[in-house]
Amino acid sequence: MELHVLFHSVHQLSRQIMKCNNTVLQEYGLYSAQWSVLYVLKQRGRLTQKELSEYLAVEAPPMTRTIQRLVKQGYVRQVPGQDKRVKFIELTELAEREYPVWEQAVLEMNEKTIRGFSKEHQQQLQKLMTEWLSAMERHQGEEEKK
Amino acid sequence: MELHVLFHSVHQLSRQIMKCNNTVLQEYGLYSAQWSVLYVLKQRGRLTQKELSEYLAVEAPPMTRTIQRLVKQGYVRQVPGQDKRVKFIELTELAEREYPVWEQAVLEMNEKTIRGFSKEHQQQLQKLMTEWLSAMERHQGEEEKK
DNA sequence: CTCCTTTAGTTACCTAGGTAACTATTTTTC
DNA sequence: GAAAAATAGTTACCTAGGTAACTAAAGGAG
Repeated sequence: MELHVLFHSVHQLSRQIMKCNNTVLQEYGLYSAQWSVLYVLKQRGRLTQKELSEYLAVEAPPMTRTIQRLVKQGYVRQVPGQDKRVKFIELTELAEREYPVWEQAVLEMNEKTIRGFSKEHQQQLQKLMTEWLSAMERHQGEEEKK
Repeated sequence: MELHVLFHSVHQLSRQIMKCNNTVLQEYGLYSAQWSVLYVLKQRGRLTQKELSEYLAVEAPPMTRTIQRLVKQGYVRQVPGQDKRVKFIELTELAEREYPVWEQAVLEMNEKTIRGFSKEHQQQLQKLMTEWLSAMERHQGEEEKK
């Protein structure tokens, strides 16, 4: 089993997916990282930046940048919390209004991205990746204990 | 089936793998993109930049940058071809000498990265990803025909 | 032979994500 | 209660990869 090949396939798949997403999102002046934030906020409602970056498994600095750009575009608001360190992030009315259009476009693109790859195989793939990811996490946890 | 989740898993896996690779490579002043070039050159021998970027499925500009850095570090040489547009890339003696050490370190890290994820599942995963990638490629080909 | 098109590589500029070092607020500890 | 440690977020700087626009060399069509 050539691990190089396996790693390369994962990497390439990741880039292809992001590329597809970006081509559809650019029509609306958005990029994939921004979309993922908007998507999470729509599902979960108002979250702190910490919660957002944990949920999306991204470090704090990139999250700060993505949010700042969304603020500049008027799609997101930073609300200071009682604890003056935290900032709650929420969608603006503008974003709520535009969201359905974005979602529609993204869903269509997702359809294209996955076309020719059966539902059954999608599920198998999902299961395998989840398993691998949790194995890695388990591992990192053990490393940190030392 | 939530495609968002599937895409997110691929993306996260890709980042985790690169992170692992970088932590081991940084001891030798290398980064994952550079390593992948060195690896291909070791396997295939002298290649043009075009061939390299096609093989690694990366656009020409990032490849130019990665190679320029490797040249600066003295690990790679650009040899002009008969066709004066092309540049052949080959490992230097220095790189050939260091290669086994790098390889050893990378192999150990790969071991760690995959630990807890069975050989059988690795194969299943590889098969599924290859299938998906080729479905995407098939698609893109059709799009371009239009 | 000349002009047009294609091709290999580079440059400039963009997003995505990472680490290290920092500020400003809690929380903990003594 | 004051000093120390932890936490949320930001800033600066790095790699990885993408597109668009460019240069220079090769090929083709007339």
